[in-house]
Amino acid sequence: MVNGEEQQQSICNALAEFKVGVDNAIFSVDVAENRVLVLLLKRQGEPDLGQWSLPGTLVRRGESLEDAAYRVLSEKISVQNLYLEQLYTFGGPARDPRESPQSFGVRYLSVSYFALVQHEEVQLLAESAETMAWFPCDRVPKLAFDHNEMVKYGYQRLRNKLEYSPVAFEVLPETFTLNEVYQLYTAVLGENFADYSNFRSRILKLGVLCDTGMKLSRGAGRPASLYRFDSEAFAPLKDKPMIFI
Amino acid sequence: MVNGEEQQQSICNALAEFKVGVDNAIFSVDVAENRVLVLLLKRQGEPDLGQWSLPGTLVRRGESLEDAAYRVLSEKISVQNLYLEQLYTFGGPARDPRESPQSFGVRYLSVSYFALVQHEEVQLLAESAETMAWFPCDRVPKLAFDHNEMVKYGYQRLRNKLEYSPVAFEVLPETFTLNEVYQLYTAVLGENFADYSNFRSRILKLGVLCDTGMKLSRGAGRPASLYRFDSEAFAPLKDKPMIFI
DNA sequence: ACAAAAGTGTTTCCTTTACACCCATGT
DNA sequence: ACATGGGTGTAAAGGAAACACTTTTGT
Repeated sequence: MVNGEEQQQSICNALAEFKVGVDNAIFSVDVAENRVLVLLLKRQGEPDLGQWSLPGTLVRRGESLEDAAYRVLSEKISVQNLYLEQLYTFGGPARDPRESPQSFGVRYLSVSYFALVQHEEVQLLAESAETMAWFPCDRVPKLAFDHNEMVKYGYQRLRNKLEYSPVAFEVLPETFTLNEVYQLYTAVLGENFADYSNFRSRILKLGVLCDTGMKLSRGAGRPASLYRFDSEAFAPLKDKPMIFI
Repeated sequence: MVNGEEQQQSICNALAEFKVGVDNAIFSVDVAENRVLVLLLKRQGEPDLGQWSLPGTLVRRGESLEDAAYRVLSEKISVQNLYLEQLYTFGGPARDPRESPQSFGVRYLSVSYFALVQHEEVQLLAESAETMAWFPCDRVPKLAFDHNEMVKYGYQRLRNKLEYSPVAFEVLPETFTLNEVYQLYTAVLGENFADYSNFRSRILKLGVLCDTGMKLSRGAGRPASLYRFDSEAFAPLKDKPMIFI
């Protein structure tokens, strides 16, 4: 096997050597402020020292890409519920300044991951607000490497996911009110996709939410029914085309 | 910079070294036979010699991932119009048998690409039917590595793309009849998504097709109008949510 | 004249949209 | 009692599904 590789090397010695990293575009929705946030980190080392960037790491031996993504995540934040999926892979030459011509063709490839967490639940670990902070998606500064592209890509994915998948419920608490769901949707998709009344009927008609019977009172006003996502009811609908709102 | 790297290595010597490959899931639609095909290649070397697989290659120095994808494509087939986009990245440890424990942790990561070509137009280059062939998507044999997963993923992408993007027109000739479009859609999505009459009205109402005024006669029957995809009319609709059928 | 392929129209049904209204609770 | 947030209902508009029908060609 090692022989086979040496042979291949000699036939075609132009193969690139890669270091592989993962970068996480971690989003959360601040329903109170009605905005979508992305977690940024100030770079502590070269290259691009001092610039804001996505939390990332290089992949270790024996570690899968997803494992690496989870590792960075757990190093930076503490959170109960989260949704994670692969986003896009950036691997062009010269995307990382470390790829100098002198470095014998070592390339830096990055597999970006999309993550969604519940804003209220997240705890930022260790670092100060100076070095790690939530930025509104429409006010993201110039980032290191090609991370701006990753954020843009991820934000788009978030909007799509919300429309045709039940991601929202991955990041909502076990039980929630329909208003909480509605606020999450409006924060992400804007206020012009449906009014509350119609949102209600549509999402209930899907048949994937069930009323727990419990009520939640918030000061004045009628108490809201608490619902639960019924993953059993959703299972047969998985893989089928369906629209959440 | 070389110093920086050595330093990093010593601090964390568990980083994985990667070879990066691209694998292409190349699809075409045989409208005559009403089926979707994927291009497979019999492996000529170890590992998995003799097994069917997707056409792929390792990425060379100075070559972008997309460049590599185009290179494999042009090595295997000759085609005028094609659509290509990144699909998914597979990078788990032990996904390639070459990743033996003795190989000092060298990992094989693969970025898969999705391609769509016009079946009638494609010319298979060089190799015989024994070593390269179109397989119906529902009759794909056991493939090398994790290529079955790639095909599955790509086939799903094809169906989604057809529904909410104008990919179809990337792979149709400059001018085409509405029936040709319809047949492409039915072959991919099945016959139960709309009848021809309704398909017609819907796709014309989008306003992205324009009648060239030319007619195409095919033996008996009324000649069909030849249409052209109007990319200018589509431009403002890009990025907006829209449904092609 | 008739078959074959292309294109048009119509009727029915269902979903979406906009909006008005009723219900339960705290102060 | 009334303000506040939660929940229900309905009428009008729009779009999808099914299917009948007309038009234009070749033989």
